[in-house]
Amino acid sequence: MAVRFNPLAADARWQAAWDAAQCFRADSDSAGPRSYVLEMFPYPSGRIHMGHVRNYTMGDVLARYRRMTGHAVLHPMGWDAFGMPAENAAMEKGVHPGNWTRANIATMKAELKRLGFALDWSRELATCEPDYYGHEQALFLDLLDAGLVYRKESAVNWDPVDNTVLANEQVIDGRGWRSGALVEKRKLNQWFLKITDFADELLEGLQSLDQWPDKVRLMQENWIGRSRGLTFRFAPLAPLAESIEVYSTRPDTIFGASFVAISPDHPIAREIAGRQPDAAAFIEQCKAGGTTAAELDTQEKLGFDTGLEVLHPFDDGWTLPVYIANFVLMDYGSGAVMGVPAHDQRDLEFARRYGLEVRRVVADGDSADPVFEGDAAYTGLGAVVNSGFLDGMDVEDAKRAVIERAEAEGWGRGSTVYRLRDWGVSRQRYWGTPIPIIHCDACGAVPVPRDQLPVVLPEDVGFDVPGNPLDRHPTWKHVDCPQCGAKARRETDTLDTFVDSSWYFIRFASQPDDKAFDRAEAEKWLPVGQYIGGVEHAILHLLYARFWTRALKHLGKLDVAEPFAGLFTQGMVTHETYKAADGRWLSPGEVRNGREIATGEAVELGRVEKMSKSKRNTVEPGPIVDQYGADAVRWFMLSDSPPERDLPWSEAGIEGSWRFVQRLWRLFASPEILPRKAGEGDHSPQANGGGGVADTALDRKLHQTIAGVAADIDALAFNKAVAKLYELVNAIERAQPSASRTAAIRALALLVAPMAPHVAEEAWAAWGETGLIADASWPQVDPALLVEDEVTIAIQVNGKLRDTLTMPKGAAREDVEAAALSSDNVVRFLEGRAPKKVIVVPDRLVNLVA
RNA sequence: GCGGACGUGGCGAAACCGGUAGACGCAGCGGACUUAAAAUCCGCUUCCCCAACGGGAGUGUGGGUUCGAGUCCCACCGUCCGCACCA
Repeated sequence: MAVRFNPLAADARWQAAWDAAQCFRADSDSAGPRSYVLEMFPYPSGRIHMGHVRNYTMGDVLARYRRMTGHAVLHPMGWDAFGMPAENAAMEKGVHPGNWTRANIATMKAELKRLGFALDWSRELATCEPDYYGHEQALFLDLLDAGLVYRKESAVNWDPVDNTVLANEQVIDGRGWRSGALVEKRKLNQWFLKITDFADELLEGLQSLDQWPDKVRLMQENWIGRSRGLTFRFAPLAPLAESIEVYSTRPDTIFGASFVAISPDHPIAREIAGRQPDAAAFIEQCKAGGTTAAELDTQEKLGFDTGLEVLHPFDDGWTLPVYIANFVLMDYGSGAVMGVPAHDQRDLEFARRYGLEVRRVVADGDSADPVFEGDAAYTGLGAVVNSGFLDGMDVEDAKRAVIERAEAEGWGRGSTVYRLRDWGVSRQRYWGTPIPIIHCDACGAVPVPRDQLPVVLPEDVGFDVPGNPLDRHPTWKHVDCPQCGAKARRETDTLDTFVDSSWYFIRFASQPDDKAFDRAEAEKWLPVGQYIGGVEHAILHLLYARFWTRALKHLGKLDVAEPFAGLFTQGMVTHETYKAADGRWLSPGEVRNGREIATGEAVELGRVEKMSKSKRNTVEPGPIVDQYGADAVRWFMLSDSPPERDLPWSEAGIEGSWRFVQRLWRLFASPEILPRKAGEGDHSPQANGGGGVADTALDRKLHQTIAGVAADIDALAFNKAVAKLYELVNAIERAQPSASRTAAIRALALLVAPMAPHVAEEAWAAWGETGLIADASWPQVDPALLVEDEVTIAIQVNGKLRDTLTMPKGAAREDVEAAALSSDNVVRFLEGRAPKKVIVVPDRLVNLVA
């Protein structure tokens, strides 16, 4: 038996064995409990990176463990294969996006296989293939039929570098999330999904997601941004022709209003601009203002006095000036606000600048003076004052009273407003799902008939010119109208790739040829029991997928409210950064012993940061797997750092994991446990070694580890499971040969099997077991062995530790107290006094208060 | 500005319901084996005082509750994340 474990040979052998046995195929007809374990599927960028390895290792441990505890497990893998990098590659290297993508998939699949993940490859899918996106087109038409899709001309975020429209979510600080280019506003006809119809459901649904991180739930809550208030009209005063509608969450402060402000994009503002050049100039000035956080922070509140006036709803004799103001957003509420300077900081700054009245209408403690002093608005609660019929009410009552009056008198209504916008899904790109619509001059936008799906992307396209190749393809878009037969044009926009990832987890659960999924089959697996991925998807992907699932439920296609019952967001893999004296970033391979290998110059050690190409601190998984084997890499990914926190990659760390795998193997291959060769006597491992001697302490350690590791894996606390396994290995190594020790080694293989499956299989086979350890059962816990018979009791004097005693578990209070009092050190610290008070915590501690 | 998370050895961390702080790993130091190295094994490793026994301090800072606080409460400091003129 080799003393060393050779991962090169073993990894390949067992990966082939798992393939041959097809043991990770999900069985939807299994009678036992079902478990759907899913990691966020990767974008096929070319190579897998350490972040993928960490992500998929976590899911794999859970999937393998669940299988060992008798679950039918669905653990699939696929490719989020549409998207811009493929088109960028096409432009830079002249390769077709499809070829580029499929080649990357092949490379990455091979890399994933080398890590030995227990995946059901029979369900592999790629979103760029017609057998996936064709069904997506059908689902899009289903949503269209249900009235959840609409088209409108709207100002969109245009990325001038990528030549495409971006969703609001893809604009960060006014720049495109990928290109970093300053985003422009453009008017285009766009397809939208009515996610706002589900705003309430998506918000309420968060309540049920108790296995999601609070952080993510909160982020989604804030993103949906529900607020309640009053939408109402200020009646116009000539020469203003129409009333101005505003929304306020503070109708209780209506008697403190001193102006009305409208957005520069408001129709009334535009109308005024048409007549007044100085108004037009002001609006232009507003648009020039920056949109970054820093700029907004320092930007002053500017207004343009239109000279127009409106009437206060509660007083015909009270007029308010109308300003165009740079801080009013057109796409929230109604694009106009009432300004209540005393109780809103922004309004206060505006009022002070333009010398408007600042009238207190909510008492701040005792101060009810109608003249509001100072530069800090009062936004707290209190009694309403200086407000006619509202006087004396508290803020909440006053809100209700105003809404009631407004509704009774017909000038306003209580309303709910959301920050969430409808989801614009049109993209002016080639490498995406074609939107299955045909535009006809006579019939308008006509859905592609179902029997003509999928609308397949043409292969013969060029990327030598910027813009959308579908739009300039010579034949593809020219079709006849399905309704009237006249010449018509295909929609040349493709769907946002977030649509592709909004339902892939359903397709994994069921993939018939003739439809997107079979309801009964999908419902056997859904919702996903444990979803694992990066926090960067906390809002966009997870919200869209939740919406899509709710929409399908609404259509009666799938009776699942929430797609992901459990969510786990894992931390990043980080690495030290290195900088040469001249400021170049150096890769880890270029540095040895703090010096640059090429020049011998000292290297500046930078911060530990997320692995990234720009900082050159990435470590490729491939060569690491070559060198150390899959098990060592997997073990490292699970060790030390809690999975939700960042994991610092280090050479020393992977070396340590390698040493541990070898330690395991030395135990697995120790002579006492291996079956003897024919002719050497009894083959049963139990007969070897130890001669039947029991080692109760080791038995206890083993069973505590079995229970502890199980609990840790269930809680995804892999670092704790790893620590417990180290403890067990240390205990086994220290123990004398015995039947207990042999049993512990055999159980150890099962315990590490989810994490280091290759060395576990190798042991299993060496022991002459039939079948695969991947199909074996998790060891049974003997509850009797979980409790200790002896405990160490801490002895404190005045709360300070002075001694420890070993006592039988469950010892009587008096015995423990007496033993404590007779401790030399205790006697010394009591200095002859009798303790005033004795606290005994059974089996834990005695505290003597002197 | 609003919302949230987190601060524990040289490093990654653990500590269940308030009960022996630092398990486990990494790095480091000392030793064994070896001609030597690698590999492996044994021991030490929070800081300070002490030859040792032992003692003192210690979980970002300052208070508080308690027999007892890393854990609970109040205030502050710092780091990170999300949102950001949201009416």
